Amino acid sequence: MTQFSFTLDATDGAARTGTIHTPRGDIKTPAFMPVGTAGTVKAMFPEDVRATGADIILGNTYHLMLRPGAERVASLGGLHKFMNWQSPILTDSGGYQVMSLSSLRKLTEEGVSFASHIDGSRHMLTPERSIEIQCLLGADIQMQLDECPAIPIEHAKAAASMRLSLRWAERSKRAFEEKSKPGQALFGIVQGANFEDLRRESLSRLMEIGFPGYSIGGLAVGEGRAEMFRVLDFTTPHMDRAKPRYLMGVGKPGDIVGAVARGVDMFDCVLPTRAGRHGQAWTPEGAINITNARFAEDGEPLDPASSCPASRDYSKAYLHHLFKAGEYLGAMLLTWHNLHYYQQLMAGLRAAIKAGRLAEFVADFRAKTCEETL
RNA sequence: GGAGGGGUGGGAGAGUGGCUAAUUCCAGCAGACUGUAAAUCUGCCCGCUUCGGCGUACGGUGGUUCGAAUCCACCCCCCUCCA
Repeated sequence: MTQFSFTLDATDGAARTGTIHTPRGDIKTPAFMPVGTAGTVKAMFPEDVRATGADIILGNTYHLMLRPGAERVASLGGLHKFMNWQSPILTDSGGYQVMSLSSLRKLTEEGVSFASHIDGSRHMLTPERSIEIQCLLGADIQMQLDECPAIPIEHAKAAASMRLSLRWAERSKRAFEEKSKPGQALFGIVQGANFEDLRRESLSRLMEIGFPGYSIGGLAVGEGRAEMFRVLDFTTPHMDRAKPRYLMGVGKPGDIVGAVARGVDMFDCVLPTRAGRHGQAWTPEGAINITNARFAEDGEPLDPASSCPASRDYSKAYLHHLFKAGEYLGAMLLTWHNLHYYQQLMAGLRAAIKAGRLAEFVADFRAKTCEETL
C-alpha cells in the first residue's frame, strides 16, 4: 500500500511544486482543495469537481459529526463511498468552528463543547474525539483539533491559545497513532496570530512532536493581506522543506498567488463555491458580480477559451438572468466556473514554478487582475 | 340611476391630527463573503445636496386647525351589488 509521502519536484525562489502521494491518489502541489463541509461541494456533482482539476477536497468533522453522524458514515462504508468521491479527502478538525461558532461553544483544557447550530444539543469535541471521527470518516489527511482565534488578539491571549493548541497537537497525535490506518496522515497546525515569536515557538514545538505535514492556521481572520503575507514571511522559511505546508482557509486568488510565492503548498477556501452561489465570478481579468446590470445584455461567455463548459457555453446575460430569477442553475454554473478558474490558476502556478518563471507569472497575474500579491 | 367599498412613493400594502419623506415585502441599484450556522448578509432606493440639510409629496381643488396622508365640502377615477 502506498504510504503518505511528499516529493518536491522543483522550486523557484521560495515557491515549490511537488506531489503528495496517498493511497487514494496523488495531489499535485501547489494544490487548491474545494471545500465540501457537509459531505458535498455545494451545488456540484463530485465528478464535475474532479474534472475541474481538483485532486482532493475537504470535509468537516463538526458538521458531519452532527449530521449524519460519524458512526453512521462509517457503517455506510466511509465518507468517500458515502459521497461518491474516491480521491483523497482532508478533514478539518472542528477547530475553525471554535471561532466561527464562538457564541455556541465553551472552551476548556479538555476540549470544546458545542451547542449544535442545528438543534441546540450539546456535543463534546476533544482532540481524541476529533481524531476518532476523522478516522471513522476515513479522511486521508486529518487535522489536529486547534483553537483558531481571530486577529487582532493580545499577545498573552494568543500565546495561551497557541500553547493550548500545542497540547492538543500532542494529544491528537497519540490518538491518531492509535486509531488511524496506514497511509493516512495527521497535520499539526501552527498558531500564534501575527506574533513572530509565537509562530516560531509553535512551529518548533510541532516539529519536535513530528508530523507528515504542517498547516498554518489562524490567518485570513481579519488581519488583511499584507499582514498575512508578513506572517508567512517569518513562518514558511523555518518550516520543514520536506513536508507539505498547508495554509488553511486561504483564499482569494491574489492571496494564493502571494502565498505560493512564499512557499505554501496547499490551500482551501469556501470562496469559489460560496461566492459562486452569491453571484461572484473570477475571471482572468479579476472578479465580477454577474448580477450587475451591465451584464444583462452581454452575450459573451465568462471565458470563451476555457475547457470548462460553465465558463465557455453560457453567456453572461444568461447567467445574469439565472441569478436575477433565483434559479439554482446559476449557482451551479458559477460554482463550477470558479472552481475551474481556481484549478487553472494552480496549474499555471505549478507550471511556472517548474519552468522557473514564477516571477513573470505573478507579474502577469497582477497586471491582469490589478491584485496586490506582494 | 341607486347602495356600498376604495384611490398612499416602480408594484403590493401599512398608517386615521403632530413621534411621517411616510412600517413592511417585492422589484430595482451596488457592495461584502477567506480551515461554510451563508442559494447569505449589508447599504441605497422622490428631486437637489457642501450629506448638515433644502424642496416637493399620500387622486384633484378648496376648507377646518398652531399643525392634515389622516377631519370637512365638492369634483374626478376604480371595484362590488341592485336596477
